[in-house]
Amino acid sequence: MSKTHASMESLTDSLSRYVLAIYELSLENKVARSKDIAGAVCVSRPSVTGALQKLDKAGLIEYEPYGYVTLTRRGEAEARQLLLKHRATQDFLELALGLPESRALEVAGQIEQSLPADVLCRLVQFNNFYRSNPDKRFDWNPACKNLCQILYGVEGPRKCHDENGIITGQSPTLQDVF
Amino acid sequence: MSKTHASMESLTDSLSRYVLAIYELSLENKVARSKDIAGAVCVSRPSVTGALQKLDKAGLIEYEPYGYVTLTRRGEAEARQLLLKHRATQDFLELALGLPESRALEVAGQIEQSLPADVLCRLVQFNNFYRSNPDKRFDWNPACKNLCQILYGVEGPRKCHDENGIITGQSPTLQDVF
DNA sequence: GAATATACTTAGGTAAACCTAACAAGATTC
DNA sequence: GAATCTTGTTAGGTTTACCTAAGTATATTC
Repeated sequence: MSKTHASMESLTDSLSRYVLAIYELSLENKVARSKDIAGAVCVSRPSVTGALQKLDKAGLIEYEPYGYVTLTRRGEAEARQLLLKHRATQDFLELALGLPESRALEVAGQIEQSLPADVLCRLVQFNNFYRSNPDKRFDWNPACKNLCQILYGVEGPRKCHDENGIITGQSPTLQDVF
Repeated sequence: MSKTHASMESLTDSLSRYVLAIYELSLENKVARSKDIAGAVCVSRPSVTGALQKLDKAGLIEYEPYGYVTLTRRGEAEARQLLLKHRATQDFLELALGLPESRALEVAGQIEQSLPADVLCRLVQFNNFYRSNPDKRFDWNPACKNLCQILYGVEGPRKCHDENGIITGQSPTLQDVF
C-alpha cells in the first residue's frame, strides 16, 4: 500500500529539471546521487533533498534518505517526454531558425517547459518535414534582408546576425521600429 | 533625480504580464486602473498593488497610491517588445504548426515569455518568409502521416488532430513509443 | 575499530507571487 | 454634507524554490 502519492497533475518547471537530471545521471552512472544531481541542476545539496522528497511523494522516484535515487516507471516516462520536448525544440531552433547548436541548446532549455503535448506533436512533424525537404527551407544567409527591412521597409538599427549568419548576442532594438 | 529605480536586468514573467495589461488598458481607456489590471491579469487587487510598487521602483510605470497608472517610456518599450513576442509566437503556431487561432493564442501566452530577443528576431524573419512563400509550407492535412508513423514507423496510440486537421486537445502518449 | 572525510539532511531564513480579511481613501447618492 | 458604495491599500498568511550553517550518516583511512 505504502504512500498515497498525490499524483500531481503536472510537474513544476523546477521539479522537471530534477527529473531530467536523474534520468541522465542514471544512464551515465547506473545510479543518481544527491551530490551529482545538485551539480547537474546547479543548486545546493539541501535544495536537492527538498526536491527529492517532493518527487518521492509524487511517485516519480524511488528514494530512501541517505540512499540512491532511481526513477519509477512513471518518472522515467516523464523524463523521456521532457527529453523529447527538448530535442524537438532544439531541432527546430537549428533547422528552421538557423541558430548555431550551442545557442539552440541554451534556448531550448528555456522554451521546452512551456510546450504542451499537442504543440510538441506538431513540432515534431514539422521538424521532420523540414529536415527531409531542404528545398523548402528558409535560406539563412547574409543576403537575406534583416528584420526591419522585411517588416517595415526601413533599415534597422542593428543586425541580429553577422556576415556568417552567426548570431552576435546583440539583438536589434525592436522598440525603435515597432 | 527622484528614485534610484534599480533598473532590473530583466522583468519576471509575472511582472511582464502586468506591463502588458497596463499597455492594453491604456490604449482602450486612456488610463489603467488597479481594478481593471486585476481583471486583465486575473489576480486579486492586493496582488496588483504589490506589482505596481515593484514596477514603479523599476522605473516602468508612473504611479502614486490611489492614482492612475501610466507606463513610462521604458515601460512602453517593454510592452511593445512583449507584444511583438506574443504576435510572432502566435503567427508561427498558426502559420507553420497549423494550430487553430484560438489554440495558438492560448499557447503563445505560455511560450512568449521564454523567447530571447535574438530568437525573436529570427522567428519574425522566418514567419515572414513562410507567409510569403505558401508553396514551402508543410501541408497540415489529414493525409499527412501522424507523429508516430513518421518517427518510429509504427501506428501511434492516438492521433493529435482529427480528420479536419483540428486538434482534439488529446495528445498522443509519447511515452509509449519514445 | 577509532579518526577523519565525504555525503546527506534538518533547521532556519529569504524572496517572489499569490491569497483573504480588514481598513482607508475617493466617488456617489440622497 | 452625511451615508454608502467602490476602489485601493495594508496586514498577515501560504506555497514554491532557493539559500547558509550546523548536525547526522555513511564511507574511508590509518
